[in-house]
Amino acid sequence: MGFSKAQRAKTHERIVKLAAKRFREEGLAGIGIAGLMKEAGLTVGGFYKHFDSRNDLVAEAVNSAFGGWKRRVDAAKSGGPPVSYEKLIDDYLSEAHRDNPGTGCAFSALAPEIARSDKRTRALTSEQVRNDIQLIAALRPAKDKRRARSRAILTFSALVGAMALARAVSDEALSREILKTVADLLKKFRLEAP
Amino acid sequence: MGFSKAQRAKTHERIVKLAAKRFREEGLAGIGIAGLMKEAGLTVGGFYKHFDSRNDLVAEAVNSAFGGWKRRVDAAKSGGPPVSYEKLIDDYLSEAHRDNPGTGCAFSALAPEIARSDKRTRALTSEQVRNDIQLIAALRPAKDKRRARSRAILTFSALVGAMALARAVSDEALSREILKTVADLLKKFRLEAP
DNA sequence: ATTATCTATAGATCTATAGATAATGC
DNA sequence: ATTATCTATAGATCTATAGATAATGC
Repeated sequence: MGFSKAQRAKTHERIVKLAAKRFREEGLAGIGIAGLMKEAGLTVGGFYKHFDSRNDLVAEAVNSAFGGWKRRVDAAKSGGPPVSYEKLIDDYLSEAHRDNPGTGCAFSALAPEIARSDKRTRALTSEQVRNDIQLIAALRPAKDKRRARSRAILTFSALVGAMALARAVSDEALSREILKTVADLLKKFRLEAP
Repeated sequence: MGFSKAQRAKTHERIVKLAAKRFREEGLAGIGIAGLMKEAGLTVGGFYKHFDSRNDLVAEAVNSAFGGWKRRVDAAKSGGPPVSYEKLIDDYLSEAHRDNPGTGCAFSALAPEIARSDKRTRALTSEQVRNDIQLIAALRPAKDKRRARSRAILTFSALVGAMALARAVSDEALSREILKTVADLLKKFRLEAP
């Protein structure tokens, strides 16, 4: 068995990270506590020493699932591979992202389910939406800050919507068309005027 | 009790219409067969005379939930109130739409859950996405057909993403900012060049 | 004769809790 | 002494089916 304080924290993190992945893959109701604990190499009984309720895990997992971009931007600042607006668009609207929701953006995978979740989950989501808008705005300079922000909101909405639609259709050609069209236009509008 | 062929069809329609509303409100897993049948004034046992499985109902209900716009465009053609691109944008991104998912767009309410649904549901969804792209393209003429189509895909993506985000955040000011910003920019870009 | 509906229920979930066990940390 | 984990289970779902009932439609 074995558990120190450090061990406990690691186990907690392991459950949250796994849930963040499985929820994005199967939806917030797509996997139960017993299933998650089993995949984490644990049993159902220990769950409630880590979380007060299932909703508590949902809040932590959804929050953990955000911020993939933030990590990359931070990495770029400290010497990692640089991040450009164009690269962000291409990565987000890639077929690899479409086909791997478990490691992708939590908004395109879960937004409507988050909308039906409890207050805490939605409050954490608000914070993450604010962060991501600022992050895109910073990557996409415009005449002034207000303009940069409004363009970032449109870009973010188009990214999330395009990915959600590309995943929902079964027609592979249509799915690809959506991804490519939105990526091309977003990059074009960035280079031209608006 | 009482049932004629017409009665049977009406009952079937009633279950589908109700499911289309409740699924958009609570998610595809948010309400069970017993609950739906009870709300429809029926009991659980009769369900399988109308549908082979729950997934069958999901497919029919999701399909029924699409095409609110199509009905309005068709109505406009036969003398109803006219539909413009600007009006479509404002109606879609209204707070009324945000607060009433049960009667609104099925994509912004269900896209990620549809992505996890069976082939039939996703095939019907592909068809509806194609329809809605053409519908927007027709409302938003451009230099040529190709251009109109690509702009329509971007517009559609932005609409769906903005609504999904506006519903997911708990911060009312942020939610309104998303709706208003995307509506303003989409209308602006329609009047200007791109 | 057929079938849409009803009541009842089987069997499989799922969340949450109870109580035992084994390790940490004072 | 405390607590993270385990096994076991209560109680509440949920999908699907069985069999009875009552109406349609030949």
